[in-house]
Amino acid sequence: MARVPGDLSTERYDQFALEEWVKRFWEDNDVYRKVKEKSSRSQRKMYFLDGPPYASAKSIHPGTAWNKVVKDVLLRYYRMSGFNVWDRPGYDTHGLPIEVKIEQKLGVKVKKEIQERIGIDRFIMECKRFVDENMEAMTRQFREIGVFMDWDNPYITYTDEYIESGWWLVKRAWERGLLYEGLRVLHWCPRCETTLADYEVSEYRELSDPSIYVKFPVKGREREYLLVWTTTPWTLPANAFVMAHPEMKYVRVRVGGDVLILAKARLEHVMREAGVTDYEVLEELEGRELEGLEYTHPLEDLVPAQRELSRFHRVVMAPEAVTPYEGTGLVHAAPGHGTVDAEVAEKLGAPLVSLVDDRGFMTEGAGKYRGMYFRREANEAIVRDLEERGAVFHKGVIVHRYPVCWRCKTPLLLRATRQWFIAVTKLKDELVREADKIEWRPGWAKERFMNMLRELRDWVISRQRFWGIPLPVWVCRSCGYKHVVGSVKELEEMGGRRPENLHRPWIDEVRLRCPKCGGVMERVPDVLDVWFDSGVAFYASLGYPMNRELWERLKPVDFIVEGHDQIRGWFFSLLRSGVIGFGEAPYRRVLVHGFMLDEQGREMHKSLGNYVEFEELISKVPRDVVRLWLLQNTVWEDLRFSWKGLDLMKRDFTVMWNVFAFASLYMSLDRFDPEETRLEDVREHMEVEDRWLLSRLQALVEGYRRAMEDLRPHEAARALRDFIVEDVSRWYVRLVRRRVWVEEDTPSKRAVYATLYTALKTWTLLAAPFIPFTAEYFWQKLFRKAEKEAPESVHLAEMPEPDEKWRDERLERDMEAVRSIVEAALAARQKAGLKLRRPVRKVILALRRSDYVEAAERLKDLIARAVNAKEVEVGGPELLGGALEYRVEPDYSALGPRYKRDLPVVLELLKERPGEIARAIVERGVYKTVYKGVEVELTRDDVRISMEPPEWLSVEEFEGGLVAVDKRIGREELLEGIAREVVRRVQAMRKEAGYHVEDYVVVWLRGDPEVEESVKAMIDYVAREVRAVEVRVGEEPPSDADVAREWEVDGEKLVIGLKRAEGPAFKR
RNA sequence: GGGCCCGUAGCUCAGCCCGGUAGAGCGCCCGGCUGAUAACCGGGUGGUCGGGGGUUCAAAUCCCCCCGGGCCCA
Repeated sequence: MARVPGDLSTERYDQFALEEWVKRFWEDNDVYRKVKEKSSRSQRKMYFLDGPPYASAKSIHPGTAWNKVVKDVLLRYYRMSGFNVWDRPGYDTHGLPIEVKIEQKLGVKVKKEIQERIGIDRFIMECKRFVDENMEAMTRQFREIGVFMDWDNPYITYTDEYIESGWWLVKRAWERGLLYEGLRVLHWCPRCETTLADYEVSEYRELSDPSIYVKFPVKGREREYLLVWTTTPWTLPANAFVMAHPEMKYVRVRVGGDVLILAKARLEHVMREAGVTDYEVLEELEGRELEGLEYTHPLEDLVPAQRELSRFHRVVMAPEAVTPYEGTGLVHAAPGHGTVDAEVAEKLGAPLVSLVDDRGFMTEGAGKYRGMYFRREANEAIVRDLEERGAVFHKGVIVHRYPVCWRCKTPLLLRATRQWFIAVTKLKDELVREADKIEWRPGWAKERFMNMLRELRDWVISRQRFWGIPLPVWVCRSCGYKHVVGSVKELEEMGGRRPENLHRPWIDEVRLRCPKCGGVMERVPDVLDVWFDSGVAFYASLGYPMNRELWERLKPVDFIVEGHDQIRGWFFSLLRSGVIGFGEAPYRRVLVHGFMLDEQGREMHKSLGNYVEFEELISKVPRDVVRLWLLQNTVWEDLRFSWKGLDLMKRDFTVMWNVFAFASLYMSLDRFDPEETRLEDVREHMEVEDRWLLSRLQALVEGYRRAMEDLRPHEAARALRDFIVEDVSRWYVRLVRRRVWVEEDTPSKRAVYATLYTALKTWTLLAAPFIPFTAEYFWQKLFRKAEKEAPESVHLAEMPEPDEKWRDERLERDMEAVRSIVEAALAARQKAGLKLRRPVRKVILALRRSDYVEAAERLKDLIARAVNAKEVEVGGPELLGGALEYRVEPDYSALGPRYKRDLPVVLELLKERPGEIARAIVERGVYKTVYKGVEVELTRDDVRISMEPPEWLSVEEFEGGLVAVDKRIGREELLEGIAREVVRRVQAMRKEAGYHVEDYVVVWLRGDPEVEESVKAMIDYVAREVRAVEVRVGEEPPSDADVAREWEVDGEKLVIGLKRAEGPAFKR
């Protein structure tokens, strides 16, 4: 019993239904598990590490879908290529954004409420539940779009095992002497009561602040002042010194009875702002001359902290802090409240004094201002006091962009706080060396990464929050000894008990015994930065170090794939953790993908209202269409979302479906059994187009594999699309149509089937990673039906290898030439109004390129078929030379300037010998002669050449030369053409009557004598084409005909009637 | 302010690494096909390759400067 492919043409194409069917098929047959099992039997490991998406919402961003789809296509490719693929997905679950969502839900306004009203335990459980719900929803969506990853077993950063793995790295850092505690000036949110990482400082508001010019009295000089400008009066109590630029010009200016010092570049502006017109420049001096100039702080006596700071009160050189574009060129430095200030202070040995507490209120050290909120009462009181003391030169208001907390919109402040650091700056050389070993796609990502490493700073790992990995540092209450715990086991060895959960607050209860003094140790309350979490994923997701075997076996990570925002994010944090923990880069290859932008090219964001919900997307566009659309985009470039683009992609799917439906229809009708008829069996019956398609197929396989190996999936996607749409549908199928329409079982037909079957099957395998649903459908409906041993799923099959014996590059090049020749011939036909249906006597190819001539000679028959000509004549330009009459018109703008007063001679020449000149230019590009003593050289640019082909020729020019169609239709062609017109109309009526492709009919036909004569002359042809058992020429259709219609052919009336009939086929 | 990326037809984008006659799809106009058909095919239309300068016989492509957009920093 022959096994034959199923027939897709019997069903209506519905991509949505197809995908539902496949989804069910996968579920019912446990396909993912089987794929995984097969993969795990391989010895060649492929460790892929999923960058964990942040589980803070239920609906995934279309960009997140893109991210996973890119990963999926590579994973599927590697699995089909025989690798043992590690594909555990992950979720990033800790951190402030999630805490804030829970705060909102619980109505928390200030952090203290969490401890006092809600309880940390309940807060943590709420966070966990929130994350669990999000993860579930996200997983559903990833599965929905066909991502084959280990969804039953994701790594989750909040689990105890993961936390324990995280501790291990902190301990490593400590052991290597990299962990330290220190002060760092960071943005701080007084509502959330925590620091914000630099990247979190992303939102700004237009806020108004005081803009004051303050006079700092210069020591030892009567009524002489440094003029400083500030918009943050609350930082003045913490002033330590004043910064100036050594290379800027400064001036001493007399204003009233005072002398002020400020930058020359700012003088005019400041005076105008202060409304001072009467001033006198006393002296001009270089910034460096100010160095060391001492001053007195105007509020010194009110602020106790000044006692410690006053010894630094002088001008210091700090070009990085001074600009000529704002202020006075003298910058007040409060090292505890400014980033640059702190850096300069460090060099001077000045302390980072911060006078604001966690909640934004001035501290004890601020003396008089203690208890005042920084941007309100403190500002007002300080300005008032300065005014009373005559220390304000001018007071105004400024509206400027001021950073606010991206969660609660509270204005931020800069503040020195105690934090835990990892001294990665000490590892810089190692980091650079290791980064250099990584393979980057595209190459510029490496450059960007290296640039970033140059600006490396120590890593602040601590956060003063709750939902995170607890910092595993315990401090002895008695002796102050600090110890870092690297595991739960160590916790127990030091006298602690494993808490029910490693999060706060349970971990906070764990007390240890001090190894130094035997005293009680308590944990510092901080948690870790969330970048820490994902950064350790490369080993923590494998359970290292509790389970060492897995990491030892899989390391290093073979590839990772994320967006270009992660160059500074995850790619960096992974490398950092790898170097801290293991002294090497934890991953080998990186593929960077772009950003999903909206239709206008702006960032797509919920708050901008230009956001496309994943659910909406998937409900409107089939999954594979979305996937292929995402994947054809140059992977590292940004992608503009586009409904229209998706719609176009849908059209390609229709073409693809039609190709498969076409193939399956005839294969199943003719009971083609691919196991019985193999390619080798029909080799000698193949036509050039068969050999050509097979060669193209090898090229496809080769190019596809190269692209995939090199992490350029978009090139593979485009190649797949081009092959099926351009090569198979638009060319091959067109050429072989007539070969499959024949009734009998011919070897030629079988050659087509074997060729098409191989091409489509191979294509399906290659396409499987990209459009897993559709490929699976074809696999089940066509290939698995036809082949006994076919794997149960296309995703369990092997990637095809190119087979050189079917490669024929010359043929591919020939066909390339032939396609453009045919195109030109069709254009020539069209110009002459000769429908393709009507055969023509002759097509003449006058080709100027020898490779085209050779190609056309070799593929002459194919050209004849494609352009429907009885004869094709091939030759060089001379072939048409004699037949064409040229007209030549001068281009005065080109000739004029060149020949000037000789122009009339040239014009005369053109009139005299137009044909000769034109032919020379067309054929050789140039015409040279000496005419009446003038040396003339003419090219195409000098003249406009038009061709006057004779009446009976239609000529078309293309890059390869000229193609001419002989318009003279002989009796034979005329009859054949009319017969084909009749056939076409009968076909339309068959369709109208709803007949099946295989049904037979009786045809009645009555009309113009010439039409009737045509049909009679071509009776075998007509009958075969329309599957007639009988053709009654000259008879009106009977009243019981299934359909009857009147047509017009070449302006003459024609009546046709049809009635379904039993076979057999027409015999004369 | 800095680093990197992008800027090509009305629209979406290939081509740029490795210089050699500007391409595709969509749109629009015209035509064809009708046994893959609520499809499909062909032709036409349309471009200062963001702008300027340089290297070169030759630049969309290599180099420099500028402009606009994106990402990441400051």
